Amino acid sequence: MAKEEKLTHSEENYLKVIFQISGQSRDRVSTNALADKLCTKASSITDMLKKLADKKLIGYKKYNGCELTTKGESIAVEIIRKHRLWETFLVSKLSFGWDEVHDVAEQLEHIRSLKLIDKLDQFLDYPKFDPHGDPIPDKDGNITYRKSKIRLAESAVNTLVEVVSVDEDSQSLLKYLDEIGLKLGSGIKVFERIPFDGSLKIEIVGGQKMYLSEKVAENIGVRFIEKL
Amino acid sequence: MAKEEKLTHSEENYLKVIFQISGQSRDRVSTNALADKLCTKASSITDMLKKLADKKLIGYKKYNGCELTTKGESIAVEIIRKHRLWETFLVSKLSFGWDEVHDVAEQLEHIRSLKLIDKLDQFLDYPKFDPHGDPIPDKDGNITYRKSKIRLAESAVNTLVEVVSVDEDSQSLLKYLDEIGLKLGSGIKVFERIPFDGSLKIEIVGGQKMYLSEKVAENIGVRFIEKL
DNA sequence: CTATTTTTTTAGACAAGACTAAAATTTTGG
DNA sequence: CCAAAATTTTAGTCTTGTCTAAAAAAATAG
Ligand SMILES: [Mn+2]
Ligand SMILES: [Mn+2]
Ligand SMILES: [Mn+2]
Ligand SMILES: [Mn+2]
Repeated sequence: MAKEEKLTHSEENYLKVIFQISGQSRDRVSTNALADKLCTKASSITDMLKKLADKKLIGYKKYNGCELTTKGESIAVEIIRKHRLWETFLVSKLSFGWDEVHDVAEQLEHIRSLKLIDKLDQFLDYPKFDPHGDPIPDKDGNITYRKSKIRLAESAVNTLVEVVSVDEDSQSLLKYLDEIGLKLGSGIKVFERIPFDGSLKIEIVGGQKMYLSEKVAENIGVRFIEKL
Repeated sequence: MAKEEKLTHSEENYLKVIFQISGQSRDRVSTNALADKLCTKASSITDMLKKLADKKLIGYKKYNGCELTTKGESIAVEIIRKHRLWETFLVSKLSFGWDEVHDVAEQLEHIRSLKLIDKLDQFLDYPKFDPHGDPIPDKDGNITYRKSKIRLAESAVNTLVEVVSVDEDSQSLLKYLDEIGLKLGSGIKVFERIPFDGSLKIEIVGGQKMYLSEKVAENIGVRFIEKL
């Protein structure tokens, strides 16, 4: 085995964010994109990219962004696994709301222990998805993405869809969804798309009929169930 | 309310260790004692003591050690509460051994969340002692010390005592105690103290008769039950 | 009570991770 | 294609927490 890499919290965060920005297509990630997401200045990003490149965790070419190496990616996935398992723990064992867990998980994801995460996984009975519907990587780093997920904002009118994920970045969105009774697993009937602002006339199955702004609809992942 | 103090992990560790070294009698703590326990150089300690004194978390006088202020003490106790609750979680929910939890708890004790620790406390059903028999401070920072605890090394011969705590600092001690079947709550019959090396001839009630070195006996806390 | 030893502090340095300002490179629009 | 704009990098600074070496103060021993 190679020597034990001990990364700082900061380095771990960079790897995680590079992974997230590069998406499933594994695109190269630009300096500015990282600066935005990490709330730091571009110059700080450049410094860190050099450091990560020295450690062979990313590929980096001046003025051309970066991409994770195999090693960097496996560390990123490990952090994401920890983050999502902790979120699941907080919601299902400590009864946190889904809007309250992300910030705490940002801290917990950096706890280093050979044993802890696998025990936690077992304790939670090997959950496949976190409280926001995002897939939890398994012990070997495999991520099972939902095949047919689309944004609610893009679903056709006169269809029934099921909510499979919500973007976790905004606490106020999550609170709003709580208020209107929209959860993972909710059925949503999409009746009409208002041309003026792209908002949707919908019915939450078993709940209310209402309008959802396009912005909200862009932050909800759904899968098609049937035509109405 | 005063402004939210955000301390670094390092600052929190210093406060915790000052609290631990100063003991129940709240003695002043010397620079070298801190350096030993924190595995840093005395010069680093001096630097940090100045910083903590500036923040009114300790009283510090040159060449005369330090002591916690009320504010510093309440932060120290909070860290210790978190540490011991996490250790309890690891043992009672994730089935860690008592020798495996301290290092992980050293990390977990720094997780900042208004809600997390109280939820965890509730989830664990408000435990009074951690896996090593140390008292867990309550939400308000009150610590209920066991009144009549003594070191096994100091107990009289021909007595029956009960194990109420073990020093957690050495993982190898804890493993050894596992091996010989000595747990919290075990009864111990103390038969004889060997003058040559201070070792004790004992019987673990329900277990084996054996000799314990003085060093081991110094690391076990017991309470007197009865004369034999 | 003074000389030696021990403890503690000061001074100066360094690495990590951030920032600002300025320079270099790439991209874009006419 | 070229000038202006946007992006990225470099250079230099700062803070935190650590270190070593040297100086200062306190404790100890004869
Ligand atoms: Mn999250
Ligand atoms: Mn999540
Ligand atoms: Mn511990
Ligand atoms: Mn303990």
